[in-house]
Amino acid sequence: MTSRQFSNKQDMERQLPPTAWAVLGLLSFPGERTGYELKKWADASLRFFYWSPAISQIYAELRRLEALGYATSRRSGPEEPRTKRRYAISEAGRAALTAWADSPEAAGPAVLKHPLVLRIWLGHLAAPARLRALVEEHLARTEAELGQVRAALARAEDNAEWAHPRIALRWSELRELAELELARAMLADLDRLTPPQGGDPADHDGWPGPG
Amino acid sequence: MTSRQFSNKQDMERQLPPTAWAVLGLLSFPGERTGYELKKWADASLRFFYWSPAISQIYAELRRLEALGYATSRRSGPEEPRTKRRYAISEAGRAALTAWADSPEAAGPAVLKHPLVLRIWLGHLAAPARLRALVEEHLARTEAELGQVRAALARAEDNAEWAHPRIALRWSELRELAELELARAMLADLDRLTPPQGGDPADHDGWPGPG
DNA sequence: GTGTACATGTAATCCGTTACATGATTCC
DNA sequence: GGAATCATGTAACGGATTACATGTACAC
Repeated sequence: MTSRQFSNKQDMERQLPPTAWAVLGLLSFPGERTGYELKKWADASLRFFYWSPAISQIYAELRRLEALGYATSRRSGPEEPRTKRRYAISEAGRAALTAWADSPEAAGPAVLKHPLVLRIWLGHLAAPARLRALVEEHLARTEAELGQVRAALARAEDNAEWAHPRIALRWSELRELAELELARAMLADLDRLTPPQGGDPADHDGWPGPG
Repeated sequence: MTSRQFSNKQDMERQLPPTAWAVLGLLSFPGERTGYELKKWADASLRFFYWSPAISQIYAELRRLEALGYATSRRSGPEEPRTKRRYAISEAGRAALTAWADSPEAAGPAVLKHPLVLRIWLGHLAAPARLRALVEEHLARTEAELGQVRAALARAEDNAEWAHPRIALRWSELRELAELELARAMLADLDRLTPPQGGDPADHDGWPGPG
């Protein structure tokens, strides 16, 4: 059982990856949850400021957390394989999570991997119209994400228990807004470099060529 | 040689990870470079909008690129182990990179992992003064990064060859500025939640307690 | 002659994903 | 009874890091 990837308890305790704390954090809010529910919640909210692990990893983290005594699980009904398993944080888990959350160590630097900007950075190899189209797609996606953040914010109940998650979501909302601004400014920079030919900016590839 | 992690050429060509394109992209600008130089360059500029791979990974990517025929290398002087090796992009490499950069596929969604916001999200477990201190540290780090972006921008020569990297850096500059705004807004949200006690906001931990 | 930056590389290990397998529950 | 969604899990693999090993060049 417990898959051989975690050799022993001492090794695990040394320092858990942020993902483990994030999953334990999900569990720290009231209620018992299944891995599946945790994944949906991460998709709907955690991912806007941190990241949403693959479902298989959530299950792996839950097993690790349980092996460490930081979480407990129980099956609803018969103890059979592949039946629903609900997890809850344990006292030890809450203590460990609190120690982590309240530790004086600075939060690490944010990691940003922005494939769009990577493509723009190599823009000398692409057609200007292509670059503009990529930015437009990014604008559309960002607007959709903004809608999702606002939906999450609307769902977050207005009581003290959820005050901090609301601040994180509010930060995410402002971030999506800033992302839109950034993309628009980049579009303007691109236009300044190679002014778009007359006509609908999306319906042609006309362009002098790279050589 | 070429370490067993890359089994054969077909496997590799299927689709290179973005990191490989980023390294090849570094090579696409004029000049021959060593892995070490690439790492410094990535630290000084790529990392602000994408990410800076570990030096050992840069060497691994360079070996893969060479195995694919996308890059060539030569040793300056004697062909001995651990002497300087300079890489250059090949014609095939430039063609492959161009095909990637100019492809109609949308750039993937940006990945953001923001440990600070993760800690704030779990703020119900920490002392308010702790959270404020975390945000202050983030502000200081962000200001330092802004300076580094501006330094990179100042170094980027003002000629057509570097126009797109300049746009990427300009985007990064605006992003750092937005990051400062976001952090300040979060600080205001935190203050609204638990108004800071009188006195210098940095010199006490006084706080009613979690229970 | 010592420390620092330059420079390359290997080994071990972990993080995380995709693909796959399996089965329960719900709704039409 | 069939489809969609809920739900859990394994296997294989690749991406990426850290720690370590090794050596050169140069400034003080």
